[in-house]
Amino acid sequence: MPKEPVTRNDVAEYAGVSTAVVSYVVNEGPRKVAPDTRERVLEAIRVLGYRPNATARALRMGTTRTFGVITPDGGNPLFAELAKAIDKEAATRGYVVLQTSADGDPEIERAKIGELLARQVSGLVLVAPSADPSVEGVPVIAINRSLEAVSSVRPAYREGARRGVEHLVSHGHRVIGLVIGGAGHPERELGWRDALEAAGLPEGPIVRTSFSREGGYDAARTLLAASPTAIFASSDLQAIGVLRALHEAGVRIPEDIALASFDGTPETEYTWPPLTVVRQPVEALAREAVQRLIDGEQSVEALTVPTELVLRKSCGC
Amino acid sequence: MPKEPVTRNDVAEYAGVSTAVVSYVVNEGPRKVAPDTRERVLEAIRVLGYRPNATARALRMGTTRTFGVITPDGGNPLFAELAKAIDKEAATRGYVVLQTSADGDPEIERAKIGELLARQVSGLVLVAPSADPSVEGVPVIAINRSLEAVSSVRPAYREGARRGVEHLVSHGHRVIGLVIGGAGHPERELGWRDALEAAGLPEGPIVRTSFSREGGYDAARTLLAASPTAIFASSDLQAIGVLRALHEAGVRIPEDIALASFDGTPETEYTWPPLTVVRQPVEALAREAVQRLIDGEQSVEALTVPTELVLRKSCGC
DNA sequence: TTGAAAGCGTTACCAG
DNA sequence: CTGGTAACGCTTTCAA
Repeated sequence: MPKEPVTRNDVAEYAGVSTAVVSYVVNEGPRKVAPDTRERVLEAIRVLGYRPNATARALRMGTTRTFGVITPDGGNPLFAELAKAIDKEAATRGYVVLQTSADGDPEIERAKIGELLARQVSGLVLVAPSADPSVEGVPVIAINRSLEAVSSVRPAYREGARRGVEHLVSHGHRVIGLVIGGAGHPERELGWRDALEAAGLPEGPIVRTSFSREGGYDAARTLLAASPTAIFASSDLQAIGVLRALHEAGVRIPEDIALASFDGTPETEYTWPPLTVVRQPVEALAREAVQRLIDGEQSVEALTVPTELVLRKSCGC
Repeated sequence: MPKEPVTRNDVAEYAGVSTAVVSYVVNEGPRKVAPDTRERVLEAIRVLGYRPNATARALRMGTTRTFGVITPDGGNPLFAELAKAIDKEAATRGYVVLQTSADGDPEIERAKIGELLARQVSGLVLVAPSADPSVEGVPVIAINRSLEAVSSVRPAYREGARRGVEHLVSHGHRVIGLVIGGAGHPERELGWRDALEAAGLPEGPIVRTSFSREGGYDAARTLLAASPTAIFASSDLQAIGVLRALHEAGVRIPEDIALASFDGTPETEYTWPPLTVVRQPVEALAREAVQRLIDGEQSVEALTVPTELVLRKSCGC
């Protein structure tokens, strides 16, 4: 049976004090309360099972100590990891995170932003947003995508990719293919070019596809025609697709073709062979994002966080 | 520059009407508004960039058309998939989902439940909760875990596991090991026993471990000593750990040891070899859960949804 | 068809 | 140290 909600009035009445005093006790301020009065109030709260109504509080205060997080796809392990890290980071600073996913649809993304704003969130984290949001009055930060109008935090895509490819080069590879997402993500591609150029190698074969396992799978089958001896994938998901395509083709990894990818989500440690990856600094990204939100730091300059090269079997190490 | 929030009053003033009329326009009810007045109001809303304040609305209405979803771990692909499905299902019915993760900690779980309740959610979905929650006045439903006090929806664990193991038996396996989570999840184990008994086989080796890749990895190394010819894992994560351990040991799959697992998350299609799985009916679970929440269906009886056997390479098919 | 006003649960100011 | 009370933005009844 749905119990009637217990309000502050009930508590005040039960404890024989005014609602103001209850408020002081609940919030431990802004006025001091006599110890015994305080005890009576706490007792009343316990007995009645009182829970403060956060919406009323939000209405009164105009703020909620809540952040909204929107990812393009909750099923993507990288985004899931990011969301989790943001949640944890925010929690340590007394904020609650409301997470939702836009399913890769800009329209849904806009709608969800609206929902979150209507709920008076104190800040918004957009993970790899598809477009510049129009938001006023609330701090916003983008992760993994630089935008025109909002502050952003991102991994060192270009340099990270370069280091990954350089490592492949150091294993003696001379034909290094690239599997990369569609338009709008030039950095990892540039890093790949940087490494090849620096080594005096000709440009390798390149396939543009979606950031998905299927995309990687299809891309690898195309790439095989160009007989690369190594492949760099711009995301883990794609690398996992590549892995399957290579296995199916009877290609040995890393003996026949070496493989490395960008992201470094946990599952790459358990593929066969385990993947050498350029690890996204998930925790640091989350920390910086939350930090900026709380500080109201709204410089539009993008903050770049360094990546980490994790060597495992797939590169030949 | 944080713009001052635009309120209903501003809109009313700008349009030269009362706040009531603005309300009628925004909510398309409960009173009709003359077409031209309506136009003026809409115009004002556009010009001023007015956004209704959902917290005020919630305070007034006592409801939010919002569901809270708590998973034990957003990084677990199964839970991520479930959360996504719930989000989608709720969206089609005009609800918004606020998702958060408890990190496997009962304490955090309780706290998050409190946060969500304080925000006046209209319902709560607990994915694989660790304990019976104490919630009054708001409908709650558990997914994938039956509890004492709340309604729940779950896959046909026992029957699904039985069918998975039966399939392994049909490939001629006679020593079928089981990798399963710790205490409190007896069903899949029972299904495994059912299948072995029905086939007149002796009990196979069993290892209890955590529901994680690491757990599966360790378990497989233990299991190897018992020389099974097939292994059934109670979750995908564990199966993926098993896969790695077997590969490292130079065991061929499925020739030397066949493998199947429970869950059927998307990544199992891209492991090597692709995993034969008992697929959890994620969409159906989500649909039923949301359905029950909306209907206020609070029968404590657990609803069981059938699973689907998906045959891929790892079993020998 | 529209306006005025009460009240949702909370906070914090002003008196006492 | 505590009580009374106005106000937050919204919905909806009652009157006009």
